[in-house]
Amino acid sequence: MYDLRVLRDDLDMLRDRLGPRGKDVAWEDLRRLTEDRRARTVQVEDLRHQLKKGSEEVARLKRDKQPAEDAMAAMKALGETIKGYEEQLRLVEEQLAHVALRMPNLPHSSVPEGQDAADNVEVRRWGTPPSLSGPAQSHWDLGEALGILDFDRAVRMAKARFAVLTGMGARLERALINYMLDMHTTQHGYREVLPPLLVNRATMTGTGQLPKFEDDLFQLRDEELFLIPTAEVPLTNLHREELLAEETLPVRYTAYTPCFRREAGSYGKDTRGLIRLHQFNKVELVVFTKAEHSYEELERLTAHAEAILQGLGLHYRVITLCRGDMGFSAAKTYDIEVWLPSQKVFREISSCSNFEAFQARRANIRWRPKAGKKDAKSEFVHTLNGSGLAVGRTLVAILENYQQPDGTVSIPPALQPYMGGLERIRKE
RNA sequence: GGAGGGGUGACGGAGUGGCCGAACGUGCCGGUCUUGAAAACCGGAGACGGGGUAACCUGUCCGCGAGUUCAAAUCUCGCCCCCUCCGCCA
Repeated sequence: MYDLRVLRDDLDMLRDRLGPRGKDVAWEDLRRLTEDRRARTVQVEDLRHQLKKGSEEVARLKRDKQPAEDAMAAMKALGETIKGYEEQLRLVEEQLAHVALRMPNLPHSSVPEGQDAADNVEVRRWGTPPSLSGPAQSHWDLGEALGILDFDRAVRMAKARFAVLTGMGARLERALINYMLDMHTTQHGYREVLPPLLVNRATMTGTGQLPKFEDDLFQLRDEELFLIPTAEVPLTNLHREELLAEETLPVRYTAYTPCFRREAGSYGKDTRGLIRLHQFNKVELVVFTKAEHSYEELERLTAHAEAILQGLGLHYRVITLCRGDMGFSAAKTYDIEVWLPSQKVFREISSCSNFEAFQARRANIRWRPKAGKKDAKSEFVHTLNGSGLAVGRTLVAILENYQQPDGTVSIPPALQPYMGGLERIRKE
């Protein structure tokens, strides 16, 4: 969501800088609607002013025991006129909101140009691929052979794109969650949150999932509640409609939650294994900060996510998403991709973004300058979030990168305390 | 789910349909006093938007949305939320 003034005064700049991201925007409608809104607003406000003055005059006449019938009749007529004008203004504002809420965020100037994933730019790599003696097995083959992954039964009780973890598979998932949360809370300064998994429409609109992406969400039948597609939604909306004190910033939250996604439009992609499920676990990081610090916070947040992979000894790289590949709400995004030896590719395991004020404006999250500053006006915060990390994909990475020639999987040392000291997963 | 009570500014809490953007208190800011601070006293300040180079003018906001009225924080209706009691329940 943009400042209406930007939409009105800098529309050409916006159109130019959005580039391919703005191809679906109805630019000429927008131009007409913002102008129309301004003209009608001025008109309605002037009429309302007349009505207020007229009503005060009625009050004065009545106090002075003077006849007020004429004034009252005039105000009644004026009131009817205003209703008509207001209705037209309301229609214009509705149309404007319809367009404005569907406009993607403006990419930061450091974001590379480009159309799709092929134009993303690698920033750095960490570690090296594991040296496996033979060809790497896929995580689904390994997991099913070890008896810790079960896709067939998940399909029977739910449908495709669900999975069951059992035994040491379930234990490994839980160990990863705890490992991640412990590191973020004790080493990186985040406050742990356990939020609702169902949220309302206003909350989904605040972070940008609605109105444009309703098809991607699971929704309840009997009530207007949605299953969260990421903990970003409840964490960012923790402070919706709030005014944060300057001295509390930056505010950092972390949460483990299941995430639910329809995955509409991804038919045929990643149909096997744990990579793309309707339900998956994720540990999320969210930061609220002042505008002037948001880009250093993005670097910090990304480093926090990387620290998990480093602790687990997993080879990865960081890329900057190009304009065309970024999400709707983001101004800049780093993806962290972990090495998967069975496919010999890097796969996304975390996505860290600065949303600048895009979400804050939708959700009305501001900060108040420390008391005492002259002419201090509240400002929108900048919001950031990143996966720290996608738990299921981390489990995939461990199975594949730590697989042994005999089909067992060794446990990274940092994780062993969380696995009851277990050093290796064997067939159960 | 049923009955009753309630939602007001950063917070607490008043408010007879017109003089209410809203008493009072806390907190905040400036000042006096003090070596400094506290206390006390004096003074100041709501949020968001529109127009204007500016001074300034102006609109909206008392949970949300409709309605009644010349005029709504105040009256009516619907919805949401909170509290208490009852029922149900992990």
